[in-house]
Amino acid sequence: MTIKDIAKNCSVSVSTVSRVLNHHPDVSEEVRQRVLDEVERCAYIPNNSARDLVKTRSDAIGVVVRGNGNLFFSSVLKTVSDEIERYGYTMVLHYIGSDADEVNAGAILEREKKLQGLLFLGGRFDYTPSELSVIGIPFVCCSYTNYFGSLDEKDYSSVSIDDYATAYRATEELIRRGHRRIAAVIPSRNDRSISELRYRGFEDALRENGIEPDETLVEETGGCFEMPEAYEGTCRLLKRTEDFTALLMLSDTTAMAAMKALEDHGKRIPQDVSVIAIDGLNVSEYAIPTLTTMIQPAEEMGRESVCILMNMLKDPAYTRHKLLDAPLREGASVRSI
Amino acid sequence: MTIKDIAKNCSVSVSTVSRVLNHHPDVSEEVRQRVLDEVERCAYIPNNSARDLVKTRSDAIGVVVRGNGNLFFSSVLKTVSDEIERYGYTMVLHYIGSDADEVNAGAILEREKKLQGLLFLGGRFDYTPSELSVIGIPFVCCSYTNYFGSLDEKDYSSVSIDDYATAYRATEELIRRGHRRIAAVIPSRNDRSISELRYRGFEDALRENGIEPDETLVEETGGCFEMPEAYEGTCRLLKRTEDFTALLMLSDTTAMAAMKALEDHGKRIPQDVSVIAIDGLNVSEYAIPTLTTMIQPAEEMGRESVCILMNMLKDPAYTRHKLLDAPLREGASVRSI
DNA sequence: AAAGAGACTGGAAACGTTTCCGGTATCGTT
DNA sequence: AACGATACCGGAAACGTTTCCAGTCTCTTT
Repeated sequence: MTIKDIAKNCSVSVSTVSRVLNHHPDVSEEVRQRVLDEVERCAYIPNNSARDLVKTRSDAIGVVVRGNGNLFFSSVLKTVSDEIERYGYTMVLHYIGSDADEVNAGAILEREKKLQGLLFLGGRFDYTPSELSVIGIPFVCCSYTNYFGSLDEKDYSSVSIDDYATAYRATEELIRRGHRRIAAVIPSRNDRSISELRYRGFEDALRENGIEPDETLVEETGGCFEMPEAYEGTCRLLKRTEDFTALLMLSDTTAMAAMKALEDHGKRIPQDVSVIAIDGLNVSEYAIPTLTTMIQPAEEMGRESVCILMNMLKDPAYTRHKLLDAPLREGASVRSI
Repeated sequence: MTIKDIAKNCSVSVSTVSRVLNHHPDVSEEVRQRVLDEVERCAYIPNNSARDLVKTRSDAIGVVVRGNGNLFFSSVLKTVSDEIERYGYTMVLHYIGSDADEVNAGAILEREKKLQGLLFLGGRFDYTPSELSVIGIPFVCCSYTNYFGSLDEKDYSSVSIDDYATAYRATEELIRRGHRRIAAVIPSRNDRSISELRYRGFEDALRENGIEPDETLVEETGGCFEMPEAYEGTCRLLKRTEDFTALLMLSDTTAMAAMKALEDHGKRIPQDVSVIAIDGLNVSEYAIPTLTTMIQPAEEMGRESVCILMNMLKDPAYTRHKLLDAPLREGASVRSI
């Protein structure tokens, strides 16, 4: 069942059928209706390969996800998938390991699949413009603050919360509750990682509230936001010092691991130690105690990312760096002292 | 940069280039090498659309995921994606809502994308053979026990844990620990749902250990494995009766919600109530207390599903229904009495 | 009434592959 | 020396669309 059959059955030309299928104006209402009816009747579905072939492009947009079990990304992934479909595109998904190069992965994906656009979901994003230039199509980075660069870069778009400010506010929340000895267990940070960004917010919040950061209260872990590492890191911290009343964690899952470590060391939450985190996963609402956390608006981030990408497809000059709010969700893991 | 350019540069015909690219035997070693070098030199990538067009099929396999925030599926999705790529196929992913018809979604996907095969990830699967017949390509259902049917159905393949037996064993574990008053909060079950299947395992385990199932100890919730529903359901249960020492939950996340509800009602776990679940998510290892649960081998399920699908593609008569073990992971949420 | 504009339509090339079919060259066999 | 088999290669059709171009028909304008 091809376009030719439809054409024959309607006694019109192939071109005409193609035109009604593509909503071209130059076709009479009568013919359009006849073709549409026939298409309906035959349950005809256009051959995408043929279409892509002549257009020399596919209607696919690639999504590169750093697949290190970060639960936050699974929730934005669903929205992203839905949105992409809603716009009539198809999604081709590619998971990469935590040490892979996403820009490269994206470039390969683009060449193989003739993508229209690319969307990066999480992961480090400290590329130089020349590294970025291997991507020849519009792309947006979701969950990445280009904070150390500048928000007026015109090469690409981004959507994320303000990682620095969010960590800053989380820390201030602890300070507001009377905490002065505040610890943090953080994934190893390089220059432009999310970890670094959030850590700076933490440090600055302390300083600007008259608290000198105490590096014995900071424990770095390997990996990136993995729970076992966070658990071990918290254990090391506790071994070194117990002289803190609050703990900042940079993600919900690592926070849950940290709470576990605290419990295992006989610390009660929040009586002995208050814990605050960043992410706002559903599951942490059911943690015991309920985790106090800064909510990353997952759906909104997914929706915005795709929306911006669509704008970029329409207008090659369009570019946007969007920062979303990450409001506090009060749980029971923080108390005032 | 097309196959013609390669051909010209090597002064061979287009057919010959195509042959070396497709590993056909009828080409001399000398020519093959020359072509391969040129391909390398030009970083030539074949046009997939053209290829698909003439082959009248794409190398894509569709994955339909029931996207109701079930964390278990996100973990198998990653493996599935990796495996599909490893076999040289591309994955086209489609999330559906919790009330959608996955077979229909799969059929549409197939027609639109000219898929080679289909993989269903979770969700109800109580279709009749005639409903199944709208899918014209091989497919495998991951995480679905065709228990009420039979394991020798030849229309499709499946991979899952034995839901009935797993729930049975979980219940027996509680009984072994001395529990006799065992409650359960379960998603609403229809005839052939996973919920029904696991519930039957629960009931039979009780009976066959001389405990008459007490329906006041069973609370049904709406939705499917959602945390808020599980929380509410547990609250309703507690309101009705507190006369139980153990609670079986059918997934890890709902178990965490239930533990939360128990805590909120002043019940300590496991001192007052033991909780056991089925899933084995990473995150529940860090629940407080650590959740005792039956581990669904997510990676293995993903790997097996894709592997079986590949076999089905090679041999149209191939079909397989595989049941995997779900071993107990002892946490701290169950105690002996 | 002729001309020009505008609405609609059909023919055909083009997109980049794969694959069938036929052809040539080489080689061993008789 | 003639023959068949084998190995290798090129030509060309085919896959199902889109789109450019040219053409016809109708209508308005002069």
